Formats: sequence, structure tokens, C-alpha cells
Amino acid sequence: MFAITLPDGSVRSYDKPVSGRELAADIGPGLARSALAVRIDGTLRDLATVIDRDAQVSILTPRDAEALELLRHDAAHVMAEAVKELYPETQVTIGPAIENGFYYDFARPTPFQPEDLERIEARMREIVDRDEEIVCETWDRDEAIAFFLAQGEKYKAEIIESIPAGQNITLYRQGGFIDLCRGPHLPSTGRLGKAFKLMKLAGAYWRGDSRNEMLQRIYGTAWTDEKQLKAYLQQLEEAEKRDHRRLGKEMDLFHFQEEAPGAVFWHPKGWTLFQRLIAYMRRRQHEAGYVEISTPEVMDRQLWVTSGHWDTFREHMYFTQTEDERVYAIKPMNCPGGIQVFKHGIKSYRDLPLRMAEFGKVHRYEPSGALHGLMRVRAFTQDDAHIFCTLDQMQEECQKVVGLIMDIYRDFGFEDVRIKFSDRPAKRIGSDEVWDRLEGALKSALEHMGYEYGYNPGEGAFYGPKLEFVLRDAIGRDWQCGTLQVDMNLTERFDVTYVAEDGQRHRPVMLHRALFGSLERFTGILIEHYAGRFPLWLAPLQAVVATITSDADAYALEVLAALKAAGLDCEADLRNEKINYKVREHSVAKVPVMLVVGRREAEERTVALRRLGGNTQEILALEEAVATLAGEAASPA
RNA sequence: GCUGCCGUAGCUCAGUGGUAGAGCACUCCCUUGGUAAGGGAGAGGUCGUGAGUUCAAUCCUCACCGGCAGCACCA
Repeated sequence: MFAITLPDGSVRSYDKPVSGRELAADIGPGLARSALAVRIDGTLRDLATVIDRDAQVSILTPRDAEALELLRHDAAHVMAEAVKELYPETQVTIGPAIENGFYYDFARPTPFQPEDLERIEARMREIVDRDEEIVCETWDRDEAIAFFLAQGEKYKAEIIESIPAGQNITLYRQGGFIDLCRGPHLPSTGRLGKAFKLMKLAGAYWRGDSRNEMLQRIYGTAWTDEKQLKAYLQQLEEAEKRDHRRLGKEMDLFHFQEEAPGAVFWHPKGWTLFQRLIAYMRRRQHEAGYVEISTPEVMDRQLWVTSGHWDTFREHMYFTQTEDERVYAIKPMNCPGGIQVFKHGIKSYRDLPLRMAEFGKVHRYEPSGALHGLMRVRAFTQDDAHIFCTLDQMQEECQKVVGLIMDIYRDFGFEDVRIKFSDRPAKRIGSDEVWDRLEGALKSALEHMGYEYGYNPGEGAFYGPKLEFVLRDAIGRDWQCGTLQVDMNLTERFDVTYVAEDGQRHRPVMLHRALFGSLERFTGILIEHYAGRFPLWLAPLQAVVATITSDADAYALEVLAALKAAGLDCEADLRNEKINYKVREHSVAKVPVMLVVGRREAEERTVALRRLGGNTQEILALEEAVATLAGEAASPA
């Protein structure tokens, strides 16, 4: 006798082993029909798993969140089965469930074409209709290797070879398809349903290593029902409308062109936005005790040899060709320049911490495939700063930086900022003792402040560990924005010192930090975050004065002048067009405020104020409207 | 950088082995109209670049440049 405890606390006793499927049937026929898998003492298992001892058991149905993951994993297997049926020469590799869907990596001599996706998807639907039973089999490792090698599946064999010898492994069989898999799976292919869609085709390196051959990856999405699938596809469409590359074009903010891949041509409106961000940051930094500097963009090679960039970063750097044959590099980072400013003259411990900010434009030769609108460019402006401090001050300075970043992000409405901690990379300078100390400082700063963080092993800068502050774009891609790095290596290399209370020279610690990170990237994130509808203080064109008839032209210009005098960026629209047309056009252009004036307003010295997104207007006295808007246009405290 | 796809008017896109088309935007004319597109006319492209095949290339082939998706990279 043994007892199975169900989630509602009820207990069922059995005197012989019972499978998940039988258990579900015992509980009720409805549950038997919808059962997909079982959770036994916290572990997810196939429905066919036999229970023969006391256990906590729950039956998984499509209503459970985890069911979706199983379903997506099954979708990957069904896709692999379809591919093997249609293209038998293809080798299968791996196919996991991922956020919103699944993928499977295939190896085959001729690449898939987009049209193939339709065929594969159609075959998948057939396999679902066949409702093939999905059966788990336990195999001896070596037999499994031999089996897959005999099938010509060398990737599968390679995966199994990396499993320790003597261990049994599980294979899942459905119809004529058999795959190495840890499971669990749904009971049959019919359970997958048809709420799936193959989305895109892409290359992916075998085992994620660019030295390996490239496989063909097919991505798909899968959901428990059609409604969810449709909602997801619709959400993707909506996200596309927020894409900063699209909005940048529509709103005339910036452009790119062939002659300067990965470098932005900022148009007047985009540049206004950019400058607003700089002005805001300048004020925040000033309040936080920073001074501002500016250092050369082009400096001699020797400086970069000293800094270590020549050895560790050269392939990402631009160089100049000049008559004097001296080798200059265009700066990829601001730190060496900042150090020169610190080193100029003798610094005392009384000067520390010294916080030197620089809106420095840097150039990095990024891999062509990495370029992505404003998010990943080859020339960008950092809101950089280097904080020179003593070892004792390091921790507090780190906390101040983290506090400042989070506070600033809040002003833009970013509440869920993810923080990642990256420790020492393989390619680095400096001793392990120093790295221990630096990594400790960053971690304890976060822990003191109670922030949760993720961990990126080996992803630090070559001179020190770092924190990354990650924001997500409209399409769901994550981008590192703010960063904080602690460094005792560059100060060593450049022999940076200060005179301490003991009259001796000591080595300061250097913090590298950027809050927006790259102004270009942050601007891109903001465009998507606000879907182009910027708050008044950021909007490049804050208001348009639109006339109803030309009788109001003179008054409209007066209104415009009053708004400009109050510091607002605005335009007058006196065109010979109907007010409907003007309202539509400026709404589409996402101008936050429209001040409509006709004969009535001109006589009464009022304006009809219409805000973006609303369809009502408010009649205000001119002075009142100007004062209100000027107040709203001030940047956040 | 790697794999695949793509590159036609300012923008979004259609199209053909015999030197190109739509909508929007633009210019001009009519219209002065109260809150999301009033009407008419006009102008605008060496079809990404270079080579090749062909009597003939925007269309076929190759290379290069650039873009998109993913992978790898992201100090």
C-alpha cells in the first residue's frame, strides 16, 4: 500500500503501481482527457510514468503554465519529425523550448529556403492529425551512440558521447522518429494542437561556438490555443510599430547611409532629443558632485599600448593615416584620456573622490552583423565618467553610482531594470588578488542596497569587473545601457598616484561608469519605450500653433512668439489646409500639444489646446496656456 | 564575421529579357474650411555598385557594398 497526495490535500491509496494516466482517469474522465503530464514530488514526468510509492502528485493540464513549455518542446520534436520525413538527408541536433516558442537546429548540405517552412508546417499539422503516441525508451549509452551513428546522425552521437559512460539515457519515439531527449513529453503528437507557426530561418553555430560549422535553425512559436497564437502575432505587429528604426524615419529623427555603416546622421529633431538628454544628465551629474572634461578623439598609438587596448582591443579600433606616418588611434573608450587629465598636476587625497564626467564620442569597429539601428553602432557618445577615489571610498562611490542610475531610470519610467554582474574574463590584465577585491566591491555594493542581480561569468572588461544595467526594447531584445566598472589595472599601467595624508604617493582606485551608457542606444530605447510619444520635456517639437483660417495668422504668430519666449520648441502651421488635415498630420507626427486658433480665439486672446492622444480641447487664456506648458516642459527634478 | 533573405521615386511597395508603375509625401492652382486625410494639375527614378551571359539586362550569373533576421561578438 502507498498513498498519493493530490494538490487539494486529498489522498488516494493504491496497492499496486499506477501510472499518471491511470491516476488521472481514477480522479475523473475530464481530467483524463486533458492530462498532459504529471508532477511527482516536484519533478515533471511523462503521463506514462508509473508511481509505486508515497508521493505528492499533481496532474498537469493545458491550464498550467508549465504545460506550455512541454507543448513547445513537443512542437520542436514534431518539427524535427516533419523535417526528417520531408528531407531525410537532414541530420537533427537539438531543439529546445524558448520564450514564446521553440527552435530546432538541423544540419544539411543545402540550406532551407523560406518556402520550405510552409511545407514543413503543413507536414507538422499532418503529424498532429496522426496523433502518434510519444513513448519514452531507456537505452544503454553505447548502444545509443552506435544506433545514431548507424543512422548517420553524427551530431546526436556526439551529444551522447559527452554523457558519462555507463549511464543510461532516454530516447523518445513518435511514429518513425526517435530522438535523444531528457523529456518529459506529452502523451501523443495530437496533444500539441495546431496553435503554432514557423517564424523564421537562421544560421546558428553547432554548440554555440563560431569555430564550429553552422547549422540551420528554424524558429517557431506555439501556444495552447489559436486565440493565444493570434494575440502573440498581433503583439509582434504592435512591437514592430514601435521599432525605433521605423519611428526614426517616420518622425524624421535620424538616418543611416552606406558611406558610414553604423554611424548616425542626426536630423534636427533627433539631435534636439539627444541634446535634451545631455542637458538633463549634465544637470544630474552636476548635482551629484561631478566635474566635466573633454579629451581628444585621436591620440597616439603609444597611449593605447600603455592602456592595453593595443593588445586586447585592436581589432575593434579605427586608425588614422597621416603624412607624418605617426600611428594614431580614434578612441574606442574615454578612460585613457580621462586618466591624462587626472595625472596632470599632483593630486592630493583632499581632491578625492574626484568625479570627472565626459560626453565622449567613441568609435568601435563592431562586427557588421551586430549593427542594429541606434542600439548597436560603430560611433557613439557615452555619458562617461571616471571616478578616482581611495580604496576606502570605493564601496560608497559604487553605491552612489548605482543609486544615481536607478534614480535616473525612474525619471524615464523604467521600473524593472535588470542588473547583471560580470566577473573576470579570460583575456585580462592584472593579478587575481586585485580582481578578487574589485569583484567583491561591486557585489557588496549591490547587496548593501538590496538589489537583485544576475551573473555573467567571464564577461567583465579586460581591466575590471562590471555591472550592467539592462533595458528591454520593443521587440523584446535586451540592451546593456548603464554600466559600472571598478579598475585598479589602468591606474597601475599609467602609474596614476595621489599624495595621501602620510605624504606618500598612493594608487587610487578608478571607477568607470556610464548611466545612459550610449546616448544613441538610450535614445533608441526611449523612442521604443514611449512609442515615439515623448513626454513634453523630451519632445523635439513640443507644440504646433495651427490656424483655422488665415484671418488668425497674425494672432497665431503672436502665440508662437509667446511660446518661444517661454522656452518651448514650437512651430506655426499657417498652411492653406483644413483644420482636420492639420490635426491629423500633427497627430501622426506625435506632436504632444496643438494650439488651435481661429477667429474666435484671436478676438478673445485664447487658444484651443489639444493634447496628443485625446480628442477634446480646452479653451485657455493665452498667458495661462503658455505658463502651463512651460511648467510641464521642465525636466524632472 | 557566419548562414539565409533583401536592395525599383523622399517613404511604403508593385512589375517585366525589348531602357518602368501605384499610393503617400512634394510643387502649383481652386478652395478660408472649427479638431485625424477637400478638389484638380504637375514634377520626380542611369531599378545599390562593378563585371559577365545575351542582338538586347532593372530582370539571368558572379563579385563587392549596404540592409534585415538569427548565430557569434558586445572591452
